[in-house]
Amino acid sequence: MMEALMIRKKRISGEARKVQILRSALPLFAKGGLSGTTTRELSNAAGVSEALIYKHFPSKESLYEEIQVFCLNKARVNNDILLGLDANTENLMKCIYFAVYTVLNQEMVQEDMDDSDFHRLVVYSLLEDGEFAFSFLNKTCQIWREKIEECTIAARELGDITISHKSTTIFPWLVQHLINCYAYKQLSEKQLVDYGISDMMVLIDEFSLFALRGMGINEAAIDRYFHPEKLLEF
Amino acid sequence: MMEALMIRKKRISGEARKVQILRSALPLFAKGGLSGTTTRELSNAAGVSEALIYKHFPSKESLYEEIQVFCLNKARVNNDILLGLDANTENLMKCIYFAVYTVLNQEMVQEDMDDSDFHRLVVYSLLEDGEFAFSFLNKTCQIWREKIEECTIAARELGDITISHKSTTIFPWLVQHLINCYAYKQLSEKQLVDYGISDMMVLIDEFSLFALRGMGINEAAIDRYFHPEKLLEF
DNA sequence: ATTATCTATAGATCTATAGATAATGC
DNA sequence: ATTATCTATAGATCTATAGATAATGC
Repeated sequence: MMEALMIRKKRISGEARKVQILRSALPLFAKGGLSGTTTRELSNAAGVSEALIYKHFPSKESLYEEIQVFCLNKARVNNDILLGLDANTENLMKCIYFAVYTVLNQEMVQEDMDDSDFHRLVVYSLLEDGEFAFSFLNKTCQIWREKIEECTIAARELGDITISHKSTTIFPWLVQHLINCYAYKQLSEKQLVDYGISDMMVLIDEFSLFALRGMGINEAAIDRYFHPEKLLEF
Repeated sequence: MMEALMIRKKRISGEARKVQILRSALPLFAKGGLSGTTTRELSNAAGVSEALIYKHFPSKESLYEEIQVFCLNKARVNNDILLGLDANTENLMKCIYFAVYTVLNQEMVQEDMDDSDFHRLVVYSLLEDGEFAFSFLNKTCQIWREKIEECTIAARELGDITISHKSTTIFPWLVQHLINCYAYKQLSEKQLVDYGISDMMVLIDEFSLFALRGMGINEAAIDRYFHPEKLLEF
């Protein structure tokens, strides 16, 4: 009955507490943005006093900014896998299919962190100065984009793309637009889009095929290489 | 010298004042969202006291909501033009080219209103409950989407699309994703994307061609109908 | 002794309202 | 008389800090 009074504050090291505050603040800022999150909410979520937060961060805004840095460091990147891929048509399909699959399937990139929190922070950044969005998109996608461009050029040399292109740089961006916009439209509770396709694997295929055809890949090449079950093997 | 003291308050009718408050509040909410905009900022922008705002709106939030309704009513829709189009391949291209052109070219849809304010309010809505985003996207795009679907089916019957589709509903959404994501990435000052194409008309062509090819339009049909200078004639 | 943590609170700001005042229209 | 508008302010909340207290590690 008197237990509540007997609970003593749990002390952990400064560094551990700082990380814990960052972790618990992340979903709050992801939900409400900088102005939509109060220091009281932050302290409640962390289970500490508001004062303690200010021992670790000079201001609410600096905590917000440190969370962005934290996210940049946490964002898992599959650059190693990508860099090992030869430039050819099948690997172009792998790059695109994998990206579509990862985002549409809402695969938890981090054990402990909802992927949509990353997206929400990026979208808030788009409404602010865009610096975090820029860093995040480059960190997570630049190698991917370069590989797609490389593979696109290779695909043309292989005869799998016969149309002319004004620029190959544009394609990875267009594919990213497709995928990102899917993610952004999933951020609210409201179901905004009805694609008319209920099977997620079919939807992933359709996104991927749209992207590949958009880039000018021949139907012959699609028949030859577009085998979803193989495209996730790396 | 004493002029400031002699300035008397300008009275206008209640309804006119209400609309003026809505108009002046819109860019503020577009910039900062609900929580990032204060009643003081709203009253300063409108040139009235904070109290007057509360004569017209019971709360800051209700003003925010009325702005969303205001935007729904203001959003110009080209449904009349669209409804008059026959279902065929060339009109499919017109629908897509026009949508790409309008957004990428940042054409002022409203004389007095920056288009990006609409986009910002939609994006804020995506981070909230999505209700406004849903209403806005449906109001401005539903007829367009239906026409694209209609034209896609016609294009297949005309032999301009030969590949098989799991669903035609998905395509207008994918095209919209492309276009919207372009707009969203333009919201901040930061230049987030470099498409490698400096000429805006070329960029519009490339977006459109990507979309058309993604839908499975044959190269023959593209050669036949994709003439940008004609695609904007309605 | 040092470090982590809290309580208490200052000072600013924010939302909203009460009540006064002045312009308008009959 | 009615309507539009303002000034002044209440009351809540928010950010941030000062200073006290308790746990830890030497």
